[in-house]
Amino acid sequence: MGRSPCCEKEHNNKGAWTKEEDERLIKHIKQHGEGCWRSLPKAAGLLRCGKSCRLRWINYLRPDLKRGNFTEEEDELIINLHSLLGNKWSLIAARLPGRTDNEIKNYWNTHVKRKLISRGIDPQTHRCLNPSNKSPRNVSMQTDDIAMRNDIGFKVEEYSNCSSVEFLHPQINLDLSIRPPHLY
DNA sequence: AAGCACATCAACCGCCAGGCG
DNA sequence: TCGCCTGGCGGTTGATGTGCT
Repeated sequence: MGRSPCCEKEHNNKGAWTKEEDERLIKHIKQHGEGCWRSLPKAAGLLRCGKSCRLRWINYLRPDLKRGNFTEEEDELIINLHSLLGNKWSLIAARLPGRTDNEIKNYWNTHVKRKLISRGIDPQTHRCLNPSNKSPRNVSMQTDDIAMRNDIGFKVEEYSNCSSVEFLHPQINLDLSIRPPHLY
């Protein structure tokens, strides 16, 4: 016997959410709060599985979401965080209030990857794509980091020996404890 | 205007970890 | 301690939009 399905698939809607479904979900969560996603669809009168409701709420309906284009600052922050955390989209999203992991993941795959490749940087390793450049260190933030190091009077030799991400990215708060986005 | 290719992003799928009985 | 259930995560898909020929 395999796992039991997360929901009764045969009675569930799939695909894009309708305005009415959105309204039902919002209304229910406003009244009862988040949680118990499995029983939520039935309680809210939705023919969706709990997972789908959760995803819709988190990625689209939450009132604290910041819709619209990513700023240049967010862009660079995502690149820096990705160089430190890899594809840990939820952790990256936790550092970007109003942004969701799904949104960041999509943005990474459609915009940032291409941007890094055009800069000659491997988006996965954050190292130079050109093998003739044998610099072993993380290079996604080379230009910014050099400027940053100049600002703080840091010697290149010291930098190349440094393995502390906190030192490499002092602007990034690496406290990964969980708290609501508005508290960051 | 039509057809095609490419880009975007919402939503789904499957796996995993943690809580709980 | 074990097994089930649920929530959460990352990868992937597919529908839709947009630009180009």
